[in-house]
Amino acid sequence: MTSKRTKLQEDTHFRVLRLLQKNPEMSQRELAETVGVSVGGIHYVLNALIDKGLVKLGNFTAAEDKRRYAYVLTPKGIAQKSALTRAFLVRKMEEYKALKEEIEALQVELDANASQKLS
Amino acid sequence: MTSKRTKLQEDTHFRVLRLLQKNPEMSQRELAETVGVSVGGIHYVLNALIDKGLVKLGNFTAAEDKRRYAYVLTPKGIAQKSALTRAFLVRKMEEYKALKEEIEALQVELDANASQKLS
DNA sequence: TTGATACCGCTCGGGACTGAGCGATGTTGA
DNA sequence: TCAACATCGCTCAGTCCCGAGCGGTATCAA
Repeated sequence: MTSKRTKLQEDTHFRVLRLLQKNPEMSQRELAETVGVSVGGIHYVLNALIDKGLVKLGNFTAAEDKRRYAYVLTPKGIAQKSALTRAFLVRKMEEYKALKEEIEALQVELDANASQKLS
Repeated sequence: MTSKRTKLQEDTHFRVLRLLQKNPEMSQRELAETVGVSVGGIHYVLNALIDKGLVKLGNFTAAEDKRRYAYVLTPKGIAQKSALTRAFLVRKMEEYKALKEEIEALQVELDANASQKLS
């Protein structure tokens, strides 16, 4: 089994890929906010994505904010994103189930504790 | 708002505290397996917990495995665990909701994509 | 008794990520 | 026009944690 760390990273990569496919003009700060990692972290994964050839920096045509980039998915990036989708969904559904069980166990425990204090 | 990192850490601390309260004789490997972090990671959080005075190393009375420790919650540890319970539950329920929404969005997207390919 | 095997706590190099903040560019109001 | 402020991509020291593996201890078959 691949490590927990690797999976978390895969999740983040997938989310960034998904977001950028919809809107390549998102800023690093917007991406960070949406996927739930730090700005530095987004920069870090963006670098990894560019390094792997999944994303490339696009230029704005004219009269644009010189500070900004567009982060455009390459064909390879699009393929990778599609390939990751199923695995991501399966994983999330497992997490969903585990989370549900943990919440229920905790609620039972809290109830038991409360009634114990009452008696 | 406290950082994502801090919260994850708080979750792990809570889970370890909870587990040890039920069974102080769990080994680091068992804890790691149950909580879902690495062995080195458990050692790391155990150190943090001991450092904060929430857990102390208990000795086995007699005729015990010399390799092992018991990780016993101090009164402070018990208090801390109780204090963390509510926040943990609330957080998990939020995560549950977010996860549900993300899964649904992804499923809709997959369906749309499938029917698009058929047409 | 002695090897093989399994599990113990613990260590450590290094990768992933944070959070504060830099210099540059864009925007706004006096 | 120009200071004040917002936001851009990017950097970096520091933290968290992984994963492989160490030496020691227990268990058991030969």
